[in-house]
Amino acid sequence: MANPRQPNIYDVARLAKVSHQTVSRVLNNNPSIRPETKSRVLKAMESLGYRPSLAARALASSRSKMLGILSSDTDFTGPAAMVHHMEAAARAQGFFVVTVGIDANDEESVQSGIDHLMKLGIEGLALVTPQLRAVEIARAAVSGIPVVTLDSMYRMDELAVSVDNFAGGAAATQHLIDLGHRNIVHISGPQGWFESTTRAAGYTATMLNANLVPQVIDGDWQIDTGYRIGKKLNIDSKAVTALFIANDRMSFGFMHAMRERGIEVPKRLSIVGFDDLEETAYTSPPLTTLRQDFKALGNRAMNLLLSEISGTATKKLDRLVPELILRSSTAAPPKL
Amino acid sequence: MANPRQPNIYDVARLAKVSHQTVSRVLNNNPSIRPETKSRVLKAMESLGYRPSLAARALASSRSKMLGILSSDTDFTGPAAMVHHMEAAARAQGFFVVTVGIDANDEESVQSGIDHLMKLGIEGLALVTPQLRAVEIARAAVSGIPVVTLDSMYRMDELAVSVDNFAGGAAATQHLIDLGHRNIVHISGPQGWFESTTRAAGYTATMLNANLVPQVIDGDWQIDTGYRIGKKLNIDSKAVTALFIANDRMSFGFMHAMRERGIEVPKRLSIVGFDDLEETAYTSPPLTTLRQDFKALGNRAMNLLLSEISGTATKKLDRLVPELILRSSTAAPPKL
DNA sequence: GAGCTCAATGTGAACGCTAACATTACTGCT
DNA sequence: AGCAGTAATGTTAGCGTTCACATTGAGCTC
Repeated sequence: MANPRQPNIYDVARLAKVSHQTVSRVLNNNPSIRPETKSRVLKAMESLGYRPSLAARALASSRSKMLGILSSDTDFTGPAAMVHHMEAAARAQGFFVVTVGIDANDEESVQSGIDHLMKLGIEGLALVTPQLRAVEIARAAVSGIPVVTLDSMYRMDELAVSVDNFAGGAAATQHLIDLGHRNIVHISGPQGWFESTTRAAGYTATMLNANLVPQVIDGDWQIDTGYRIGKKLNIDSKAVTALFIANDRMSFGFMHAMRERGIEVPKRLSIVGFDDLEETAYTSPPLTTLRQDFKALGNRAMNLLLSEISGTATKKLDRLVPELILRSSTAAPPKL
Repeated sequence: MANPRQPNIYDVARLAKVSHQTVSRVLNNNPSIRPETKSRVLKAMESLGYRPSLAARALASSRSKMLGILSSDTDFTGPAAMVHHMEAAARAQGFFVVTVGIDANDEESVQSGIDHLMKLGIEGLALVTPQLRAVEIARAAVSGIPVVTLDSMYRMDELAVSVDNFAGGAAATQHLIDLGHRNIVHISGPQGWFESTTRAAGYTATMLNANLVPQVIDGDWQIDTGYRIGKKLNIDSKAVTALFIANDRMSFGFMHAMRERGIEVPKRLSIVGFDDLEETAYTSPPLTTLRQDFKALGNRAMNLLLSEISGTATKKLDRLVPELILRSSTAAPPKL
């Protein structure tokens, strides 16, 4: 059979006995089209198996219907879930999402990821890169389109969605204080991450507020780091009876070290994590932690971005409060 | 200042004193262009800050440089890692990847995901949907472009990359047999998944080969299911001394149940998982498991797809053998 | 019933590129 | 010197839309 060229609006127009522009209007839901005409056009499209060409539309209208996501650490559950839900929210509004995974510690990588997306002519960009430096580079490299930041720094004039990490850090710490702990250590995330510094700030503020002395050990989110810190930490009930660890994965490593050293959690030591990964309910013992709602984060970020693109935006910032999930890794401190 | 319209090839051509077609040739690395001319054109592009329009190129050449990934369970580490590495491999060759997350159990969702991608004019598609049914629907809905399947069924005439799950299941089982176990139970993945049936087949074949009786309990990958099975399983050393559990997450849940019941692993019961998630090395006890190399899977799948698109494909199938990682959840069976 | 308005539809150009073919200017060969 | 052959570049048309503006015709006003 002859090469079945994809039908275009002219083919549809001919069949429906209207002009190509009328077809275009139907395509774009232009209100000034008679219902009867519209249905005739739709029928013609149907019978030809017509599919609009996104490329042509993008060229003519200079609106690509493309959005970009720049994401580091895409393999982790949290970012992956956010990206996933952002995509779904975008698709529901007819947008396409191109996700680019980068190494946020490598400026070159950030820059080339952005370049790649800009070539595409994206209409909006979401940054799932909690490293402050990466966000800076990305914001600088992009111009002319709205950018939303997830879980990273924000200024009042930029779109951003995040968990209220300060409130989370404070809640974790207050919970331990309420149980009677006085010597509470915090294992933080890596420097240069918004989430690290904000959680640590919530911890510190709460400690000081209770006239207690904050003690922070630098971590880096890695499970192995939690383990190593756990192996060498001086556990003396005068020195420390409880820890607030900045994420669940470090907590897994830390608790594994405690098991190896025969230190009982929570009898001897209480632990609070952060994230509420699925595995967190099944550790030994199940971990008390702060739950982040990644689905809500992703949805809200995307809606913020889309409303900015369409010019209907009403606000710039959105913050979600994490929820304290009580399990069995926390208890009153051991008697002296 | 006047609206700084994006420069196009004509602007570049004028500045470089050549025709627009020469500019186009430079853009496409056409060999028949004099080096001197080429560098003059490149300089002009540079000084104008020229960026080629992908939409225009796609329209004129009907090659979109777009690839689609249809992915279910995007939140899990394995699929997320595969998608991530596929994207990187595609980008290295100048392609853009649009990932669509779907609910693979909902035909409607699969279909609409495919439709979304087809609108885009993708040049190739990757299916990260291990549910056999979803793969079927997707393959049927797509025509005219190459499709690669990851970790799912394959026929000899279709592109597919997967872990050799049969070999993995066999290795896990043989390891337990070698330790002296006779009563080995398998907890499988859900029905309708390629990985489930193939791992179970490897287990069954190995058991029969050793004149042992296979016993399979249906699972569904969920951590909670592992826990519930662990809670109610009749642990009698005559009935069972070892389990091969089809993935690590169910193993986490299962081992948690064992701890609650005071059943010692591996003294009383040996366990082998599958996946080697990062947490797997930090469970109590650390889990013996089969490692899947998601990065290699993603890379190979993408390269297979790209070579098929460019017409340089030499093979259709690629299979990777998983590696047995020995940790401390396996030991000789208890003495009778 | 002339003139006006507005709703519905039509016309031609433009978007920025590539494809196909056309032209030019060398080179080397006889 | 004349001509073929080829390397380098130019010219024109077309990809499938939307945009800006033009046209048509029905309904209303006085």
